[in-house]
Amino acid sequence: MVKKRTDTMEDYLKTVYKITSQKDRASTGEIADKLGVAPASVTEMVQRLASADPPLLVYRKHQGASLTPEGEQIALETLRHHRLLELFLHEILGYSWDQVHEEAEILEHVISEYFEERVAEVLGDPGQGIHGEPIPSRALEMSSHPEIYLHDLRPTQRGVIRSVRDDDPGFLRYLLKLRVTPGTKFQVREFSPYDHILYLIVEGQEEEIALGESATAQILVEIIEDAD
Amino acid sequence: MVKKRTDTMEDYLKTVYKITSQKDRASTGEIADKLGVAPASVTEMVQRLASADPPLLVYRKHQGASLTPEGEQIALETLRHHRLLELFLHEILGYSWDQVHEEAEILEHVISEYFEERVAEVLGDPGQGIHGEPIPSRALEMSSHPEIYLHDLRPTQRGVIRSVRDDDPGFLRYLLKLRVTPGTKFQVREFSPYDHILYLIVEGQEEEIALGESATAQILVEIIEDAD
DNA sequence: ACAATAAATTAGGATAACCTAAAATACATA
DNA sequence: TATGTATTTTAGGTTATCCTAATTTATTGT
Repeated sequence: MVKKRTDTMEDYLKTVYKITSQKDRASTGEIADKLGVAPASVTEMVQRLASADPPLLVYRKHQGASLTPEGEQIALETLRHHRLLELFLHEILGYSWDQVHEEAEILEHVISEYFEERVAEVLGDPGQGIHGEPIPSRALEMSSHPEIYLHDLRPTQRGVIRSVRDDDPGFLRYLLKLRVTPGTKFQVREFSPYDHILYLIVEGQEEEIALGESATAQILVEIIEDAD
Repeated sequence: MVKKRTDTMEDYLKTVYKITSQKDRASTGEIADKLGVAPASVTEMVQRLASADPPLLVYRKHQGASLTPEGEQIALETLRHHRLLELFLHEILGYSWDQVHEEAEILEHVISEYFEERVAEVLGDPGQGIHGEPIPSRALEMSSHPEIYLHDLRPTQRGVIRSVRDDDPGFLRYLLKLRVTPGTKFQVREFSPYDHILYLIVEGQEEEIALGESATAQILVEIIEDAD
């Protein structure tokens, strides 16, 4: 009944949250991969979280894990911290786009409720993070977000970049150089089926942009339906 | 040779630093008191720190501990983080005087060098903390600070408040209400030897102030020599 | 359907930090 | 100086998190 929450537990819950926003359950191996620990460590932790009081996730052997409402609350709180912190590090302390993730990853577990509140206020209660992802509200409600990857668009489709993966500084620097950032509008000009490269015409840019599969699979977009 | 530094180690080093700025060595019991752990835990940790490579402190059984230059570096770095963070929480996030300590106590261990650098710049490289203590420079040099307690002054002596103890919110709120903050000039009007109360005339204030021993023993002052 | 492979779990250990209780040492004073 | 008290250390245990190696379970291709 002593609700002790460790940083590590929060990381596991956040990871399960992210995985299960794509599929039904998070497998041991997948969690282990994302967290960079051995599968055996995941089994152990997942069992602990499942038999916590209240249980933070549901787990059956060899079937993977998914969050309980209580586990989800914690995941969302951590995510809110993370995204507020990223924005804060950029806006107030002058961190660059690609630098914020690493620091936020640590701070998210240690800031107080009050810190969260102050930061949110200073930033004007933002609804989206620096990489375009929605920030859970104070009440931990998550606004909807497109689930379409740029990867899946085909020629003549138009769209807006909504968010990009935040944890790879090199990738982020690359996107910044190409000026492919949240809010950017584009049209797909060509798709090369052999190497899965997409050629984009970007609003406001002269030069066409080519993006490979490993990039387009990390970018979420919203499709703009043709009006004509 | 793997220089792994834990938060706990930093706390022990900081504590030894503070104790040895007053006396020669820090005893097991004193460290245990300040950190709120059992003496046995201190013995263990102190032994570990003394046999680290390089040793972070010097320790002989039953004799207490004192820092090596390497240990002092770490203590000063932590102290710099702490004091920069306190100021930052106040100036940028709007924390009050008495709220900053607790949050800084945790954050001091987890912020990066870069965070430290950014905060220092945003604050304009301050030399003193919010409670008046000197902030170690980037090169970890500590500027001198008076070591005279208000406690030791006697009638007609004049002085300036230099710094006050930072870790007791109630005490800090009390001082703020009395407007006894760093920089405040005063003269001792009377001393009551039975209860050790000091009566102060404070510059710019109508009402005289009475301070008991447990307060005056937590306030560092600089004496202003009489010019006449 | 069943063997080969892949994934997950159990078993057994390690480390950091803490604790309590018992033993050893230091100190203070009659 | 001798002894009682206070302090410190040692011994032995606990918890959280991680690991590797061995074992078990699941999946998949023929």
